This record gives sequence, structure tokens and C-alpha cells, in this order.
Amino acid sequence: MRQSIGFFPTLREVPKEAEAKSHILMLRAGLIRQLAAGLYLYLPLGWRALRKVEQIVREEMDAAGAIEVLMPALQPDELWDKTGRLQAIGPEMMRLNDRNDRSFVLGPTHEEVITHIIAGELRSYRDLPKNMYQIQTKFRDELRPRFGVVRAREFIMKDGYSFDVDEESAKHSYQSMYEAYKKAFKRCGLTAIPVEADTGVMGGALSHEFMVPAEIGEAEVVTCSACGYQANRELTESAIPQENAPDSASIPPVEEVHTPDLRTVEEVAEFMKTTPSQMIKTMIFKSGDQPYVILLRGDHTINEAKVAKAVGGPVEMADPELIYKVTNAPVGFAGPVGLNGIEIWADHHIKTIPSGVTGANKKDYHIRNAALGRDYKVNRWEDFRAVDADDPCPKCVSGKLAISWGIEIGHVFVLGTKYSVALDAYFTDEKGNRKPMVMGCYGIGISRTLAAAIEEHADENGIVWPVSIAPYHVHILNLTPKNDEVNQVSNQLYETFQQHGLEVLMDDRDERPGSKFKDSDLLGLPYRVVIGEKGLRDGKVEFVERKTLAMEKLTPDECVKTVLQKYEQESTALKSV
RNA sequence: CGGGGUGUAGCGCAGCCUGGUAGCGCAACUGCUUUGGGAGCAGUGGGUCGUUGGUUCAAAUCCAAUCACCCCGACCA
Repeated sequence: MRQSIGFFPTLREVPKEAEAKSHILMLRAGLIRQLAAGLYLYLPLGWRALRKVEQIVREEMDAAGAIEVLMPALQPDELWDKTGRLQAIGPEMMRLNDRNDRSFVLGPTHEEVITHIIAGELRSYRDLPKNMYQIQTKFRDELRPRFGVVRAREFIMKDGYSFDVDEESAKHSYQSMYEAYKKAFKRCGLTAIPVEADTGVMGGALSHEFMVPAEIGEAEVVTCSACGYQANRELTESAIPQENAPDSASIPPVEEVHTPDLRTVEEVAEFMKTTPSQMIKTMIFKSGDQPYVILLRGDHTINEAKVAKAVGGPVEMADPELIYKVTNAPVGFAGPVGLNGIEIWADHHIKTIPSGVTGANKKDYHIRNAALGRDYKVNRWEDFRAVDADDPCPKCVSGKLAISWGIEIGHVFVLGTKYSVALDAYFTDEKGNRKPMVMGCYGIGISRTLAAAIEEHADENGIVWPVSIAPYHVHILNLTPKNDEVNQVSNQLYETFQQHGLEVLMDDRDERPGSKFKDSDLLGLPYRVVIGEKGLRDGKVEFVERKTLAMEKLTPDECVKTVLQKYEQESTALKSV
């Protein structure tokens, strides 16, 4: 493609709406433009790169035996009613009505549609397993679209669904997708770390997220350098402390202390001359209208996902009215001592507090010397806290945990039978029994993967594309299109590279060299060939690798050879796992 | 939704506090010069100052409402 003919608008200045590196570069290099919050259009370079990511994913899915289909984005909402997700996903769903006032949603994902269709098609164990996927536009009315294409309201996703006869077989399907994902991301040049993930309230046996380490990552990844354990922070178990049986005999009786206007752990700790680790934080959650009381050590952070798991449903912090109903006190003075008529659940680490400071269930009062067993009892012990950096690893115990940020670009999931039961996807097994299919679902954010790749592969001058997803392989800079010789050599190389199967972008615009170099850095195509009068005096052109910006003077023939060699090398390196 | 911020030429911004002819840089266009890391000179075009309403002789500027976008928090690929 000749730049003089195509459409490659670059921006010299940083657009003010962008802050994330990938977002800025995608706008500046002319890959995308924004239409409205979370809505982007792909310009030629962006669209080419996106299709490359898509194609890599498609090839790996096909190789793993998945079957490509295409489902409508527009779907009747009754399907979503049947699985209860119309409620569960709620306002995040884009909704609209047709001329007859029938309600539709723009699909945020396709479990309902695929399961509904499959239910009518697959009837026998002989038909299973099957794995269907599509690459298609999804819609989610995000609370906050962010970072350009990383969190958009309309985006491109590869979503796949497997149907198996039992859990065991489903795990095989899952495993093959897991492996396919690793290959696909590797081929895109991405460092995607599979991390154990939360299966959510809905249960499900297995789940991994694929994370790309990045500053703008929105998920916290926990890693243990000693044993290699990696997990989403939400899911990571906290190592259970060695029990510290408090000898309550030596502890003075509970004493009430006037603590006017002191509510937070830090305020009370300072006032009572103790440390947060000796305090009992009493948190009231609710699931529906049902309150739950959870005790946590003052220096720890609650992990709501763990609370939700223990409760068996979605939870949120209780509102002030409910807290008053439970504790008879305003927010900030709850404590386990004297709290009647409700179960008390506690994190294991509460056992390490021999004599705790906690709320008195009375406005402006806290108590000290609260002893477990003597002054309060716990009905249920669980792991409720979020792990912190430097915590011992729950797997190997000897290692310490580190916490970093990552962009989630893929998620694999064993779903179980939730959707097959709700949507009647049953099959007959070899003994003639009717059974629900066991499902798995697998997602890759295609557009997000592209953004993550740029996030990982860029320097201060612009994008540095991995060959596999670069919109073009070679960037020819024809420095002086007005000069016949320069022009001729440029055109010749342009043809030659294409004959060898490489994709070439040629800057033949009537621009000054400076602009061409800057734009070329910004676009970041892997191999650059500069042709100018100066070099041609010695019969040489210049070969520049974008990765290093190192320059080599070569004859046109040597240059073709070098580029082809590099291309082969780097392409095969990306393909090998 | 809560908190913070911004809307003035295609892009980046000043002007607003203290009301009175709408400005700068880049980009675009014309001409001359220049031609290996975002050129120089001279000239030209381009604006309902987000929108609506109010105050005023007079509003980009003051007041109110409203819309949009961005950033920080809770959800997800």
C-alpha cells in the first residue's frame, strides 16, 4: 500500500482524552478514532492489525477442534429471562424494543443463544463433545468505559462454548482451550499469564484468566516467586495462622471506653494506644435482606468475593439502617461482644487476638479486652481476608506473595449445567438416561488483546509491533519521490518484497524526511527500509529494525535478503511454544 | 451512581477572575526558498465560544439548568 493513496492519519500531539499508553498510541498512529464514550472505529491500520489477532485466534481455535459460527448480536430478552441473567447483568445490558414493542438486548455474551440452539440440535451422547465459537461484536453498557479500546462499550470478542457429557469430559475441553489460548497469545507476541480465577457465585469447577502485566491493568495478580503460584487476588487463599489459643484467665475483664466520634480502625487504635492487628473489625454485609456479621482483624482487608462464596449469593455492605437494626448503634461501633440473635462468622486470623479492641454496639463507645470464647463466640470460621503483598504463599508456605497489575485478555471457565438446565439442553446417554450437557465457556477480548499488545510493545517513539500482528511487515521510506532514481529503487523494492509474500507500506508522500522518520517510528512496523539520494550514491539503502532502531547500510539485494531472514526468524520464534 | 475536571477553528491551548472589536501554536491553502529526524519567509481561508435560559445598554466572560467528554472509586473480555 502506498501512503499517498491510503488513509493513514497520524497525530502529532497527544489527544487530551487519552491517558493510557496504548490509547494514546492507537489514536496517534491512526489505528482508531473515538465516536463517543467507549465507542471506537478502526481506521485501516487498526483494522488490519485487529484482523491479524482475529486470524491467529481463529487458527488456534480451529486447530483445537472448535467450530466457527456466527450468532446475532440482537437477541430476544426472553432467553435471558430464562437463565435469570436479565436481572443479574441488569443495567450493563444494552436494551431496545422493536416496532411491535418486543424487547431485545444487544448481546454482552452468548451462552443463552448458543445453548438454546444447541438444545434443539444435539440429542445423543454420540453428538458430544462439541465446541462452538464465534468472533463477533459484543455490547456492554459499562459503568465506566476506560483506556480506549481496553474497556469499550462495543468491542470484538471471540467467545466459545463447549458441550460435554460429563464433568470429566468437560475438563478435557477446558484443557484444550487453555492450551489453545496460551498458543494464540504467544503468537500475538504477548506475555499472557494464566492465573487461577474466581468462578463467581454461580459455582463452576475451574477457571483461569489470562493476564498481560501492565500499568493500566485493572486486575490484581498474585504471584509467589518461590513456587510459581499465580492467582487473581480475589481468589487467593490466605494462609491459616498458627493457632494462638488465648488464655483468657490472665486477661482483665472487658472495659468500655468512651470514644466520641472515633469510627475508623486507625482513629480508635491511636486513641486506645494499640495497633490495628489487635483490633476486631466487625463488618455487616447483606445478601438480599439477610444481614451477615463478619469479624476481621483490624489490619486486614475484606475480600468480598470470599464473603459471597460463604454466603452463597451476591453480597454488599449493609446500609446504615440495617447496621442499626443489627447492632443497635450507628455505623462505626459494631462489635461481637453482646451481639445477640445473629450468627457471628470470623476470619481465621481473629484467633491470633488474645485481647481485642472492638466496637461496643453503642454510639461513641468501644471496648477493650474482648477475649474469644469468654466474651464472644464465633459460629463459623472461614478465610475472609484479601491477601496482602509479603503474605506467605498458601501453596508452598515458604514463599512470599507479590501483587502486580494485569489486563485480562482471556478467560476460560467450566460452567457446569446452569445454562443447559435452564435452557433445556439435554442429551440421552448410552443407558438411555436424559442428562443436561456440561458446558464450558471461553472468551478472548480481541480488541483488548490488540491494546494489550501495544501496551506491552511500545517505546517513547511509538508502537513496536510484533511481526505476527503488525498491520504491514515492511515500511519503505521513499525519502525523495521527486528523484527518479530514488523512486525507481523504492518501487522495485516495493514489488520485490510483495513478490516474496511480505506486506509492505511505502511512504511515497511528498513530505520532508523528518516527518517520514517520525511517522515511521510512530507506526512501528517491524522492518524499515530507507531509500534516499545520500545512500544511493554508494548504491546502498538503509535497513532499520524498529525494535532497536539500529541501522545497517546494504545494497537493495542484501536488504531484501536480510528482511526476509529476519521475518522468517521472528515469525517462527513466535509460533514455537 | 458518587467525587474531581474540561468544553473557545481540524488538533493542542490562551482569553473568563475584573463584561465592551475572539486570539496563539500546529495543521490546511497560495507563492518563493528549502530538502536525511516533525523547515523558513510572506500571504489566505476557517468560529452560532457545547446547548438552553437568565442578568445587562452590552455576555466566551456573571448566574442557572442541561448535555458531552476525561480522570478517581464499585463490574468485566
